[in-house]
Amino acid sequence: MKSPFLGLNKTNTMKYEPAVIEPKWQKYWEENGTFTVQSRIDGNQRKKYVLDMFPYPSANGLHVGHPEGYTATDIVCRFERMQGTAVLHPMGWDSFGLPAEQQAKKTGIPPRTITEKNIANFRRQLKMLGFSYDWTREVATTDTDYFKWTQWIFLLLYNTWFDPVQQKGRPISELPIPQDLAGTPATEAYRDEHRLAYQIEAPVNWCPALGTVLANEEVIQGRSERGNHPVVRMPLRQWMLRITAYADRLESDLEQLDWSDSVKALQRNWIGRSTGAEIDFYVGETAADDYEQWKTERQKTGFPRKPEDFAHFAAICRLPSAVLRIYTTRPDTLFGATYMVIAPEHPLVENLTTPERKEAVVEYCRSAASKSDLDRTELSKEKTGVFTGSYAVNPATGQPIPIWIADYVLISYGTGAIMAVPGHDTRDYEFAKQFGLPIVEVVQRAIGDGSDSRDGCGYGYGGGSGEGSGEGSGFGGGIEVAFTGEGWAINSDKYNGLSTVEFKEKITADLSQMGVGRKAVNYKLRDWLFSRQHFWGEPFPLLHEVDENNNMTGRCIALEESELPLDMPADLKFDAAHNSPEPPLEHAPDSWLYVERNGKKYKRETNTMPQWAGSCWYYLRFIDPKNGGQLVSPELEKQWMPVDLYVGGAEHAVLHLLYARFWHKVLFDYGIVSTPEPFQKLVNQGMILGETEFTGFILPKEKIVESSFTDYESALKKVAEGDAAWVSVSEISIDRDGYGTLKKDGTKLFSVKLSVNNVGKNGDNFFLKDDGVQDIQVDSRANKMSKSRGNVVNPDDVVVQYGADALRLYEMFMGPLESVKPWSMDGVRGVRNFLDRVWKMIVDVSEEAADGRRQMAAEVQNVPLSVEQNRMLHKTVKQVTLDIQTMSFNTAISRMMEFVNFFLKQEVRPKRAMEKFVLILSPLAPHICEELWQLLGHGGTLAYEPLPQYDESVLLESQVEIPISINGKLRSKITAAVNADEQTLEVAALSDARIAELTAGKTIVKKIIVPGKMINLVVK
RNA sequence: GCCCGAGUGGCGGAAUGGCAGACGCUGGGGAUUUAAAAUCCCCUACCUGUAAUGGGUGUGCGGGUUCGACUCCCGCCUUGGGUACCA
Repeated sequence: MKSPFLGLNKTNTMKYEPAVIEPKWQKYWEENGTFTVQSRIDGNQRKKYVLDMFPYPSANGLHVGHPEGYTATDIVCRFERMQGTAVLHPMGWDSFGLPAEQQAKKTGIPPRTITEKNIANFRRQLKMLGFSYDWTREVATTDTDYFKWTQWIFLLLYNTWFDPVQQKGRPISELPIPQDLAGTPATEAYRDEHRLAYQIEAPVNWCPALGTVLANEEVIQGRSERGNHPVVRMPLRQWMLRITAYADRLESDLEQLDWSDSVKALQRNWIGRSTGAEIDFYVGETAADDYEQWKTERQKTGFPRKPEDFAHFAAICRLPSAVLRIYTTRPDTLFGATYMVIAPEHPLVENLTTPERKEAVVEYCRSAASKSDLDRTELSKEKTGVFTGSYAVNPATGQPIPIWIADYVLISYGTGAIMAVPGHDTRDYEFAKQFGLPIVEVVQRAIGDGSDSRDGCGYGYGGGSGEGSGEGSGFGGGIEVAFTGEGWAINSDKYNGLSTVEFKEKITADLSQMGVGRKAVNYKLRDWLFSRQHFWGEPFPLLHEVDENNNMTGRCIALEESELPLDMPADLKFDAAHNSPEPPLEHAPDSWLYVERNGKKYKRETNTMPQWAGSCWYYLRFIDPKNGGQLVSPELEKQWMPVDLYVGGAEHAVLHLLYARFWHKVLFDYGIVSTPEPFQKLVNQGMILGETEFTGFILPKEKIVESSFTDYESALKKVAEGDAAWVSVSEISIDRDGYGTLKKDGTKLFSVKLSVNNVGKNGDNFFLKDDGVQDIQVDSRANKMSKSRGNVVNPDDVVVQYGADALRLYEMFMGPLESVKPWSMDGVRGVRNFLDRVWKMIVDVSEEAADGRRQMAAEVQNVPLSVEQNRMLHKTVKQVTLDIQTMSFNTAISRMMEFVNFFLKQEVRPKRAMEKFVLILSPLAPHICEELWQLLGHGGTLAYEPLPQYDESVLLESQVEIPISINGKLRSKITAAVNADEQTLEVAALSDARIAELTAGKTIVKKIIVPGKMINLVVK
């Protein structure tokens, strides 16, 4: 470090004034590059990569939710540096995004200008909070130098196929081409079908209000996640990323991560892996000969592979009809499959529809297609469907079963067709009831009592025996509800008596043997819709061949790596009335839009990438932010990856984290990154809510007829009837001495005479029992911060009033990092008071000292610590160290409060204790600690001072207080030597006056003595 | 419906099998002050008792395990979040 006092403003203030010392130290850190970290780590220095989820720089500036996670990581970083760890702690901007584009449309100001202004504001605010970022590594996803590499990764994805055998991504040039395609123009089409980035013409979620297409993940119940606008389905050419290829690895690699179970569960849920079986149903005439021939052909050809192949298969088999493949997780219920259902979009709809059913089917499919997702889910109560006229053969029973079309079967999952087992599936049951289809039970929930069917299954698990065994298990009669659990097979021929688990395995094997079924795995995860109709996003490095009328004709080709970055057009006219799914880049100047190459004319791709793209890999760029030739240097990547700690909001628990993991795995397959997973440990900070608001009402006593107002609903009614009035109060308190105070906006509204006797509590509500002048009921609730509620807390205001250290400390003191908690300005005042006391503990704040010379408090002296003081110091150091390691910052702070409470009472405060305290407080409240450190006579920064160590032996006390309980109830306490053995303790306990009194005349049945801890006597 | 989490004073929370309520806020009382602010000290789970080093109750509800349960087990209730015709 450089000269200690260089560039520091001398302050003449005795008082703790954050407004003076905080900017002073921020300037010092910046000028001295205190937190700049060398990319190369020396020798075997320990490394730690601590990452915050970088923010979207919105026009609103920082929200108090941001500093919560940022403070937590900052504490960890500062703590680690003081232990000699090399710490990488960067910050940047996720700066593409819709708001800037919308503002640009409105104002005509280019989005880049808007974004830069917002970034400047965010940067100022973050620096104001004293976070120890290495600002030399700052990146923004909108920087050309940055999105060059986002485009580069896209090209990599484009030029990759997923090899299912090796379970990894490989160069598209290594894709084996089927012989019949080799050398033909179809080769390229075949490759295009296998790329990780591919385009489709498909129904997409078009949101007119936002003017964009949304990913499935961004649509919630038929409405947009952002803004809650209606979303309609319409066909459009789109780019997709084949994330489903990595579903298995994305799921199984979760195991090795140090993430909360809930986030892992969330991701598993989203991936939605299920295992079951695919079963092929013979469709057409039911003649046994045909059926046997069909099975033989199946075994010979191995066809069909995909639903689209079915018709083809029927043709090559020269069979009258086709084959219908379904997916089920319950192959054990095959004997109960009494009909089949295919989705309205299923490729076989036409083939399966008989002439006399055609009209009804066409009509049904048309109405299903016009339904939005919203309609489909909202109308889910009523099942709809139509019979095709065709039948399939249940391979287990050989019986023909009808094939229906219904929109409760989704084309996008499994094979788009199901075998319906109304006896054991709720949806099939509802459908069967509605259309009068047969219901057969094939699973028994428990072995019937008294019956003999127990043979062959000695399993003890399963539903509660005895109870419940009678109801619902009698087949033949109509059942009231489908039993969807596991149990034992009935009505299943030779499989009867098998458990669900056994049955599944057996029948899957048997079907496989017959060539009509096989084990199968399915995922809920869908491919990632990767294109957006925005201007303010990364352009795709792609070109489409066009004819002289600029219509896309030929293939799509990719740019070369050397052509990157592909910048967006400089002068784009925004069409304010733009209200179609057409991308804004369609309006780009021709000079940008059209390219000539090898004598052919090409048009650029006009879709852009979604905001997720830039945030998928930013953690890699921080390692090597200025590398012009590589995304990241392999050597540096190896040193710093993986991210050791990643902190951010739970709202990214699924999408961002899944997308980033997917990209990372592709990079891993190419050896560009060295770890299979990017983020080793993940912590989600809980949301900070607005201040708790109290709503209450006052009910004039005379109008109360009965006490029913203690119930909230009836109180509401009374208010409505005019018998009671609402008040909005910011605070109410009822003390035990007989006065309750009701305040509004900080002003006292009135006091009510109350007493403990007549104040009752019902849940969260107070009420007067009797004798009260008025009855009061108060409802308290903390809400999300929002502009419309007017409860947004601005970090700027808090820093002006209380200082950055106070804000940091308060956010950490509120409660556990991961829980949701309401803001409290009084709480901020509380930690500010603590900082004032810390200051007073060390600095001379007396009148006499106000002559301009700052000095230590007279109590701070260069003397050894007393035993008690030393113990307090070591205890505090120990607790704080452990708490920071487990990120329990709230308790760490409370320990330090105890330290200050203790030492403020000491007439002599050894300087050494003060110094150590300042060091352990410094990760949490760095500014005040730097100042105090300087005042204690040290030069430079304390950022790299070794962290104080604690000595376990100092903590040992010679005497301890031992609680004595009788029958589990605390009755007395004795003081004993810390190492007193059981016998000594027993004697001491029994001779204790109070214990002797309470045990007199009674028998001590048992004595539990835990040396050094407690004594419990069981007395009769 | 399914998956995950939570439920402790007036409030935020602490204690993961051994003294429930640390620490902080709020409220009350006192000191200081001409006064106020600021600061400092004391009290603050509930009921009961004239009193205390008193008695009783108490960690969402009902059971259980244990000498001992906020903590572990079983069954519920409430609540927050995620997800949903995913076969």
